[in-house]
Amino acid sequence: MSERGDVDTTIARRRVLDRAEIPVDTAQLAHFLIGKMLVRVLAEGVAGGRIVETEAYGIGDPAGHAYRGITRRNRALFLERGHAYVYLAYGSSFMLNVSSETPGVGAGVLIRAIEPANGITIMERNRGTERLRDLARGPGRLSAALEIDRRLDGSDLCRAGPLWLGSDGRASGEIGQSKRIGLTHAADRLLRFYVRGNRFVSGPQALNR
DNA sequence: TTGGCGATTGGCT
DNA sequence: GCCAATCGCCAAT
Repeated sequence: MSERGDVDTTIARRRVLDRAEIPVDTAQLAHFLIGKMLVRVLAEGVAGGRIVETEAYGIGDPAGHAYRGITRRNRALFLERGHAYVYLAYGSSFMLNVSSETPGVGAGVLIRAIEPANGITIMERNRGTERLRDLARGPGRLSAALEIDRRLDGSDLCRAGPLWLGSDGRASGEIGQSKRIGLTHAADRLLRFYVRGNRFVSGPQALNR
């Protein structure tokens, strides 16, 4: 789809999401974010793409990082909806979440994959591969491709800054729902959302039907 | 102060 | 498909 020449046009049609339009409820936000754009502004250019996979970690969820209350690490989950919570998993992979619910309530949505649209060469360099499908399929890969790390923890994604959420007004395609990936607790709940048939979605085939 | 444990990934069988 | 790498977090010592 997106060739390197049409990048500027795509960006021009894009607008930053207004906090007022994004759902307060965590699962609703996870569904809402499918099809929206994730935009990373870097010194070397703009990189990003369409969100194709998310997971909700709502109020009282034993699998969520906010489950045991606020700590230094997870405090961004307690910010007003639309802020970034970034943490390091398994010592090597950064995870990007969007805070949800009301201020003081800890919950968020994990962004698991994007369909690359802009700054392909930047992402290829950051990932060390030219395989388009592998650039941002999976939360750790997505963060590596977009140079997302703890410096972005707590930043406002509803504002034109280094990292923001946008909309180009286009529909996402059919949205599927499944169990979340890689969990041991509360693994049965259907809180993962993805674009059906999209090859940039991560996880096993059985969960992507 | 310490030890067990991940919301993962990539390499190897 | 299996599994080790890797390190910050946090509950328990």
